[in-house]
This record gives sequence, structure tokens and C-alpha cells, in this order.
Amino acid sequence: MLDGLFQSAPSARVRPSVSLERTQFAALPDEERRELESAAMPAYDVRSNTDVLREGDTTDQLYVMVEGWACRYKTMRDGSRQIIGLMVPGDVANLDALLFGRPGYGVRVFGAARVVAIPCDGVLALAERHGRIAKLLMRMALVENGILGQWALCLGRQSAQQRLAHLLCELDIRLADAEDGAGGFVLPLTQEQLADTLGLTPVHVNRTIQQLRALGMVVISNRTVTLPDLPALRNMAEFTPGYLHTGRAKPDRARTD
Amino acid sequence: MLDGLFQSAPSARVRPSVSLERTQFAALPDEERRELESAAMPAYDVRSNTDVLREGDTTDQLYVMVEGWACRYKTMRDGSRQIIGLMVPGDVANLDALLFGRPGYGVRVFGAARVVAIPCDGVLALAERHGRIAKLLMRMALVENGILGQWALCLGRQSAQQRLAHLLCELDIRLADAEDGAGGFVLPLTQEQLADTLGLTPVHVNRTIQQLRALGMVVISNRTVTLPDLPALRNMAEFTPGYLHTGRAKPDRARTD
DNA sequence: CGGTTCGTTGAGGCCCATCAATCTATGTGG
DNA sequence: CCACATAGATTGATGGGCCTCAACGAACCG
Repeated sequence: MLDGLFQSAPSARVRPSVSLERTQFAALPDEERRELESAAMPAYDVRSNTDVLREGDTTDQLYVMVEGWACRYKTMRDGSRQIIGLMVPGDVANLDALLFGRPGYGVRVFGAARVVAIPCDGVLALAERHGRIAKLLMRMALVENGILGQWALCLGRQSAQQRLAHLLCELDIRLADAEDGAGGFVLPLTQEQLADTLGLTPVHVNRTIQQLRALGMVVISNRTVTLPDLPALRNMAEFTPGYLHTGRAKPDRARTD
Repeated sequence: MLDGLFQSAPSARVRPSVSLERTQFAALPDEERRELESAAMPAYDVRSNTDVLREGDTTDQLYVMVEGWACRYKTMRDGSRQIIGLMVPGDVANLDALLFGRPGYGVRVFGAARVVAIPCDGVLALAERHGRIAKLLMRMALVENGILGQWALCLGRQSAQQRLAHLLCELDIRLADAEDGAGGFVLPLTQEQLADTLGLTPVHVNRTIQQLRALGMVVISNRTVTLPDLPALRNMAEFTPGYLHTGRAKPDRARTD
């Protein structure tokens, strides 16, 4: 083991530069964001389909998705799973770790991903000193709340077609930042994972995708989603973006003009 | 009007004494709770089944249920409704008003209720000064998050029986404070409102109640719920109270011993 | 080329929705 | 005190959306 050779003087605290510039924390003034960054642990890669956090684990760190997607999920005795939250690049995976040690859900990554862990006590200390950080954390919690409320409506009262359509409309907006502008986006979920999100079976998700394609509203090919008729899709899903509280409510532009 | 006779010097700021003592804010030190109380508007009664907040309204006040129950709900074009949150006495109805003006849901009261409205700017100012208040608000948001996540699991992956059983288990714990100790509680929801909570139809809720009664797990009579075999009920619902983050995790005590 | 993962298709069945009617309890006015 | 109205609970019959089971196809990979 040669590791010791490369260690600098013990007091130097050299941290591999962690950047939160492309995350939800980008809304903060540079100064405060940098304080968060210096509280963070080094970023690390996570292999596709592995758990950042297992169900039942405890943790005292916040996990930030600097690259890639993840989900929160819960499992039942018979093995059936429900995804209770999707995290796109820039999102925080387990906000509740700030106040509760035991999440009660697992966090799993889709595709290759890169994660930054920030110790909760550090975040809490910063939140105490900077009202803006506290407010941003509160905001993230409240947005998650809005999303989960909408998911409850979808799961409780919508058909399979509507649910799928609604999810795609939601992701289309949440990805607005990262999107390549072409009106399509990459969706790194398998149909089985979509099923676990929508409360359906993989088989039925497959059939539902075909129905939406037949209607000319959705094209999914090679993990890439295109929404040729967004207004119609939004209409059938009864989608209104208000609950996402994303500043600019991207317009209904029809077929990429 | 003789009121004037009892007014003390004009500087005294006499407000009809609003008490948050029996609400979620009871966790605060008296001093800080009193500051919130003096920011609050006078409590007022709400008639059964009326809206504190209508879908699509905007608001700049927090509504606290000092007495009675309420729900958050969303409606679809065809009139079908989904309840996306139940508030029991002491709960805050619309936390997200703190940061967002338009809730995107309605708030409706069950049975007679008494509500205290607190202007959001007042609450935010206090949260800025007292870290404990900010933390309590965050805590409430995160608990709501946990509950909604659990509801997503129920709506997505559980049978009607399990969903109903799970809801009753949850309420049994959330009402632990107000409960009369007899192991039963008053549930001021009609079967139709239960259906809107569970993502079912009223007819099927009725049949499901009867199934649980036949199993000896639930007795509902006259708006009063009794759970004769709580361990069995929790087992069938796969209920674990962790997600409620209620300090004392009330034990599984079988049939009121 | 065999193995694995993911997607696709078909047949059959069940849970829950739908529609409709009846019953009960409560309240209201004549 | 009774006729009537209304809200909520209950029961039955029927149907459909989604599940289940099973098999096959396609893409990727060591």
C-alpha cells in the first residue's frame, strides 16, 4: 500500500473540488454554496442499479445526485415494489435525513450516476447561519410534497394511460434544465421500473406505451422519449405544471417549432 | 357594547386569546409558541363539509386545525376526487403556503371544526429569528412527506383491504394524543370520503369494511372505530409506524389489556 | 454461442368499478 | 304526529381494466 506517500501535511484539508453548481443548490449565492461544498464529502460514482441506501438503513448524510437518476422505493413482503420518488440530476435524494436518521425507504440509482454526500450536521449548521439555505431546504421539501400529492391523485384516480402520460409530462418539465432542447429526453428507467413508479405491472406498462404511441402522443425508443403532441398529452393526463413550482412554466409548444 | 370598559391601555395589544397549546406547535418552548400565537388571527368555527380553501385559490395564511378534522383534496375533470392528506386536530393544513401562494389543492373540513389562521409572513419572520421554529416547520413538512410516500405505496401496491387497514392503523397512532384511551377513536369521515382517501369507490369501501369486520379486525359503528386485534390488523396492512416519526411508538397491545 | 436482461405478445381470470335499487337515520314542515 | 326529503349505508348484478402466467423475441456480452 503506497497511499501514505501521497498524503500531504495533515492540517492541509485538501478536498477534491466538489461542485454543487449544477444541482438544486445552484439557487444559492456562490458564497453560501461554496460553504456547502466544503462541508461535502468527495463525489463518487455509483454503478447502475445499485443502492445508495438500503431499506432499513440509517444514515446521517444527505445524498445529492450530481449526475444520473435515482429513486426512492419501498418494498412489500411479497417483493412488490413501489417507487415513491424520482430524482433527476441535481436533486437531493433523502431530505428527511436532516431530521430523521432512519429513512424507511431505499435509494437506488438508474444508469451510471455520481453522488455527493453531505453530512447532515454540517448542513444543519449552515442552515442555522444562513436563512437562505434553510429556506431552500424547506422549499425542496415542499416541492417534494406537491409532487407526492400529485402522484397520490394519479395512483388513486387515473387510468394507466393517464398515469404514464402524466409522469412523462412531469419529467419533461423537471428535466427542462438538462434537456438538449430537442423536445425529447433520455429516460433511464426500464419498463419494470416504470411499472413500480406507476403502480402497474411491467406487462401493462408495455401495452400502455403502445397505446400512447398509437395515439401519436408518445414515442419511446432506445430509452429516449419524444412527445410529439405535448398539448394533447397534457390534456389527456390533466397535467398542470403548477405543483412543480418551477419558476418558468415552459409553454405548451406544439411539435418542436 | 361594553367591551371598551375592559380594555387596558392601548399599547396592550389585546388579542382574543388564541391558543396553540394543543397543536403541533406545543413542542415549542412557551415563549416562542406565544409569539406565534400573537401573530395569529382569531380562531373561527367552520361548518361541517365546507372549504377552508378552495381548489385554485391563493392564500398567504397558514391554517391550523385547533379542533376537528380536515383534508387536502384534488379534483379531476370528471368530478372524481382524491384526498391527498388528512389533518387531525392540531395539524397544519397547508404548510406549503409558507413559500408558495397557490396550493393547488382544496382544504375541506370534516365535522365541526375550529381553525386558526396565521399570516405566512409572520411565521416566516419568526422562523428566521428562532431556529427551533424553522426546524419544527421543516419537521412537519418532512413528516408529511413520509406519510405521502407511504400512501403512494398503499395506493400503488396494496389491496383494498390492506389500504383500509393501513389507514386505520395510521390514524390510530396519529390520534394517540387526543384518544380517550379506550382503544377506539372517532372517525368523522363518510364512506364516500374514505373512498376518496383510499382511491376506491364508496361501494367497495362499504364491502371492504364488512370484510375486515368479518375477520374480527375492525368494528365501525356510528362513526366510531374500534380495532379489536391491532397486531393482526397491522400485520395484514404491513404497517410499521416508523414513517410517522411520532416519538413514542405506541406498542402493539392486544385487545385493551 | 450460451446466458442474461429487457421487451413483446397471448390467453384467462380476478378485483374493483359501475349502475341501480333498497334501507336506515335524521331532520323538516304541515 | 306523520308525510316527505335528504344523506348515508347497504346489497345485488354485471362488466372492464388490469393482473397473472407463460412463452417468445431481441439486444447485449463475456
